[in-house]
This record gives sequence, structure tokens and C-alpha cells, in this order.
Amino acid sequence: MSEGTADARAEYVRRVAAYWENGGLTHAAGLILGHLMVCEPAEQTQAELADALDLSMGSVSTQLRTLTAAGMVERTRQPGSRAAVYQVPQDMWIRILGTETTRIAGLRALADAGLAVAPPSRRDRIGSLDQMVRFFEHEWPLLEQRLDEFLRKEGS
Amino acid sequence: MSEGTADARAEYVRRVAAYWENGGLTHAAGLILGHLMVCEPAEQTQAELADALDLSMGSVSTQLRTLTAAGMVERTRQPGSRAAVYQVPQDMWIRILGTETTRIAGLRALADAGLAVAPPSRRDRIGSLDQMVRFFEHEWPLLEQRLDEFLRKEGS
DNA sequence: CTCATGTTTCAGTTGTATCTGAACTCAATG
DNA sequence: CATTGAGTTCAGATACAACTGAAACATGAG
Repeated sequence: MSEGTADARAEYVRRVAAYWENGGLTHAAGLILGHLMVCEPAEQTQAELADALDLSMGSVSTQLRTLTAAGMVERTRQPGSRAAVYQVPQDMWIRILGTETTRIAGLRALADAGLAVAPPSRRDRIGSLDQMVRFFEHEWPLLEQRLDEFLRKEGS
Repeated sequence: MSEGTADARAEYVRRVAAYWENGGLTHAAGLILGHLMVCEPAEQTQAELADALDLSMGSVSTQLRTLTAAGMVERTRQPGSRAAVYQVPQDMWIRILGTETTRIAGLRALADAGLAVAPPSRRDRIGSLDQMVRFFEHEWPLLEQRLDEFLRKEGS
């Protein structure tokens, strides 16, 4: 039965990896993320990850740096232990949603630059982009606010 | 001056392509999308796109199919003309936002599957994913509703 | 029905991202 | 201050996605 569970976990890890590959991560990064979602204990060393996922230390090192930079993994050093441990931060999703602001800003830049080069008589296309960006510039902060409230009410 | 404008447009097209490449599209698809944002007329044939962007007909054909499937480009056939023309639909952004629902559903599946394989004592990680998904399952439809209102008020 | 134009498909090429393994750096411990 | 284990870096191998060009296929016009 414990083997069955191990298989199920491995299968789950692959599913998570597949999901995130569509989201721009590499396969290895997805595997790490999936493993960190269900492993026991929650904190894992690079060696443990490499071993469990059958990846080289090099890959794990590189991907962990990417994931750490993206705020999807947290590195902590337990005092008195040489090895650093990695885990998914509790607020991973809040961090990810925070990056949406950057994407909206990118669209804002595209909309502004577009106005400058669009044929003067036919600005409807850029105009509709501008409209959409304005909507999100207004709504996204409100949504983040509601998320905060939601999480506070759930008491986590 | 008209050359300056042409250059500025080409530059803009590359910027749009760069933006969408981060969003998962290929370079060629991004170029097409960028061109269709500022070209005159707004409707373009495959041959015009291939010529303006220096792409092969094969690439254009393939990418247009992808973009059409994603709802980011619209194909129309003008009667009496053999060539089909392509353009960005006015409601492109609404269509794109509609696909978010699918992504949320994907996360829901991951959360549910995760509960089944997580170590019973340590469900906090999956729990926090589940929480986030619940939030968006509730909020996303409301956001789409507000978008509808917003667009109606702007009278487009 | 045949021709000409427009479009799709696909085998092959090219370019690039990813992974590995080995050499290297760093830091803690005896 | 030498040793050992952890982690990083990078050159080379591999795999894969994207693009091209040519050939097959469609469709409207004459």
C-alpha cells in the first residue's frame, strides 16, 4: 500500500509538471514544484530532490535558482546543518499574482506605443487594447485586496 | 517621414512579438499579431502577411491556424474574392479572458488530486492551493461581469 | 473541364533550450 | 588548515520546437 501511495505521488508530480510546462516553466522545474507540494517532510535538500526526481544536481541547482527568483520556492538554512532546504512558501500564490501587475504594465506600454504608430484613421484596434488595460489597472488592485480579506477570513 | 513611420511600425511589431513570446506564442505568431494591430487595412491576406513580415507561406498558414483556434485572429472570406483575409477580432481580449476559466479548472483538478496523495498530516500546502482556487472560482465570473458592464458604459 | 490562384501539409533543416557530468568554489568541522 | 560535503558553473550532448520550401490540395473563374 505504501508503494501504491508512492506511485500515486509520482504520478501527481508528473501532472503538476505538465500543468506548469504550459505556464512557461521547464519540465525539471515543474517536477520540483510538484514534489515540493506533496513530499514529506515539506523541506527538501537539493540532493533529496535530485534523487527523488532522478535529475542531476546541476539541473536541480539551476532550476531552484529560477524558482527561487520567481518566488515559487523558498530557500532556508537550518543552523547547524550544512545543507540548505527548499520548500514552497505559504504565500506562493500571492507572490505569483503580484507579478500580474508587471504584465499589465507591459500591456500598458504596448497600448501607448501602439497609439503612436497606428494609422490615425484606424485606431479602434489599439483603442480596444487601451480599454482593456484601463479596466485591469483599475480592477486588479481591488482583486488583490479582496484576496487579502478572503485569506484573513479563512484564518490562514 | 512615411519611411520613419514604417520603421516605427516594424519596431512596434517586434515589441508586440516579444511580449507574446513570453506569453507562450511563437515569434512568428507574435509578429502576425503585432502587424494585425497596426496594419492598414486591418484585414490582411496570408500573402500580404508573409510579405510584410518576411515569413514563409507555410509559417503564416500554420500560425494563423493556431491564432484562429485561440480566438486571437478572425478569418473572413469576402465574397467574390478568392483570398481569405485575417484580422484581430474586436472581442479578442474577452475571448482570451474566457480561457482563464479553463486554467482555473486545471488548478482545481490539481488541488483535488493533490489532496488524495498528500501526506495526511501535512495538508497545508495543498490546502493553500485549494483556497486560492476557491477564491478565483468565485471571483473570476464576477470580474468578467464587471468587464461587460465596463465595456457597455464605454459604449464600444 | 481546365487553368490559375490561394492554402495546407509535411519532410527536412536550423536554431535554441535543457540536461548532464565534471571541474570548481565555498564553508563548516575536526 | 586540511578535509569533506554542499552547491554552482559551464562546456558539450541531446532533444525538440520552429521555420522553410516544395509538393499536394482546394476553389473560384473562364
